Amino acid sequence: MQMTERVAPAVEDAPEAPWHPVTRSRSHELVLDQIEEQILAGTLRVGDRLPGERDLAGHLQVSRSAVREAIRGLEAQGVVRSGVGSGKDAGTIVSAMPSEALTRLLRLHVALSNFPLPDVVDARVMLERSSAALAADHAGEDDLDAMRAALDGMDSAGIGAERFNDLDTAFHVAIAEASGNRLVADMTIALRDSMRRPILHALEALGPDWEGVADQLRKDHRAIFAAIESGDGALAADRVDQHIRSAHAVLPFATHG
Amino acid sequence: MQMTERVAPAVEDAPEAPWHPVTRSRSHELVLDQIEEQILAGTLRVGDRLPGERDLAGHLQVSRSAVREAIRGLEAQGVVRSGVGSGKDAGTIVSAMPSEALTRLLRLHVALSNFPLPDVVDARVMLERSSAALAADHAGEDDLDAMRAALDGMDSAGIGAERFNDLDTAFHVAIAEASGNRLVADMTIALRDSMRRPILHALEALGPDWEGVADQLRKDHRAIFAAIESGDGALAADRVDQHIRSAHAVLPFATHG
DNA sequence: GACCATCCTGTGGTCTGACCACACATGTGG
DNA sequence: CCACATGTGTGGTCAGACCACAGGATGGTC
Repeated sequence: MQMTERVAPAVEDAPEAPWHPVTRSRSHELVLDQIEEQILAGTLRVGDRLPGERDLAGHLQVSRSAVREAIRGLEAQGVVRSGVGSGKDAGTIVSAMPSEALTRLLRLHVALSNFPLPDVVDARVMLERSSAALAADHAGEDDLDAMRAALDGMDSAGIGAERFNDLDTAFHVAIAEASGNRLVADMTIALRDSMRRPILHALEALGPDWEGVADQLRKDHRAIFAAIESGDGALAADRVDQHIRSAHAVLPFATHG
Repeated sequence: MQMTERVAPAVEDAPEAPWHPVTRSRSHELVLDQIEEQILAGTLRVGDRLPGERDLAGHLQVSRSAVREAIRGLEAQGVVRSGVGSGKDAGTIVSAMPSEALTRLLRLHVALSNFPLPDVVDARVMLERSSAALAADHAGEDDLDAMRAALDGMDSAGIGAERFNDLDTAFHVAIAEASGNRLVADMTIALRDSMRRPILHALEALGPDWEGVADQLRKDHRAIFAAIESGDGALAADRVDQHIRSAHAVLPFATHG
């Protein structure tokens, strides 16, 4: 069967954003819609296995390619995972990898400058303030250890900018993980990770001066850690706020153009 | 050419999250990686056109299917848009639709309960507090009109739960849009939208009592709007906070299982 | 010269049918 | 009872074909 139809959409105009699509006809999108609908309706849950690609294609009356392309879309959103072979990990299974998907998505859009840098900074401040405040209340010994490891690593003599930046990221991630709020943590991580590369480039652009900046960052981190360790959420939030804003003020970000 | 190799990953253990992938071998993922790399490196910018699928397949020495599946992945992340024909909109073009992609992603993961509901509520409160506070400062007449339209719509006699819920969403979206921060707005919208369906079901589950709840929501909304209109950011934030928390306390959410 | 119908070309969208690598289940020989 | 071959079903990959579409190039007509 060979088809390429056009469907007439029945759109109910919301007060915002009138118009909407018109192109909702590509068969792989229709397949995607059906699967998503089952997820939204609760028919498909985490751990459930989708029918085989060939079966699905047969039931939906589309080619296997269309089904596969739809699955790729879901995969990119961290909603399913596919495995070959048979048994346990085989087949296409609904699963939960929101963190990775969110990170990939934000990283790309930040790189494309779809979000102005000041907006990103403000968002980071907002998120990491919350993360730090929550972490001050919820952080367990494991969480604190992870932070200490990152801090100690950053103190290593002769550490390079790249390694330093990775550990810096790890420190912020550790705080987010300690917040106890999965969603806030994932958004925090995704945003910080999306800044990883830009920050590295900025550090490298500093040349020999980067050590001075690094020293300030080390001091900031230690101060933040102290506030979290002592359970002072408000103080931790303020220090994270100040840390992020001052860092972005000092770092020379390329305008990418 | 028929290939299915396994590559040995050279992973640098970060302090957090050891291990990592192992499966990075599927050809469409390799294609995806290459395109993403070009985006992250700044080689591909918004508006740029990718080579034709056939060309790309040739240069990368993979089948056209592999290329297409990679593109589907990018499409799901709102990073590219494909159009047939020739000229202007034809071809696969790097573009920016972060809002839609973010919304789809969060909606799915919220539906899958990958994020605990209390976490979602806290995140919403955090985001919408910021949005409301910013909106109080930045809202223009257009923004205020959009809010008024939603509010007036919700006052319509005999309005159904579904229409009410849509307008409720529109009100919150209008506030987010007025914040002036694209990223915060998109995250706010995505989260509120992901709650749209659950909230609707909760409203319907209330039966005839839903009118009483709706009345309270109307009062909340008017109070929030007044604070924003008068430019009192702190007050707006507090009222949004209270509004969201009380609403979630009253609404009977299905535990979905 | 202005105009319009026609063909050509290149794009993504779809379909078909085939083979590969893999992991498990089952059977079979020792 | 174990060790090995075989069968079966999964996703992964590929090649080649055709479709619908939109614009450009062509060539005719008035």
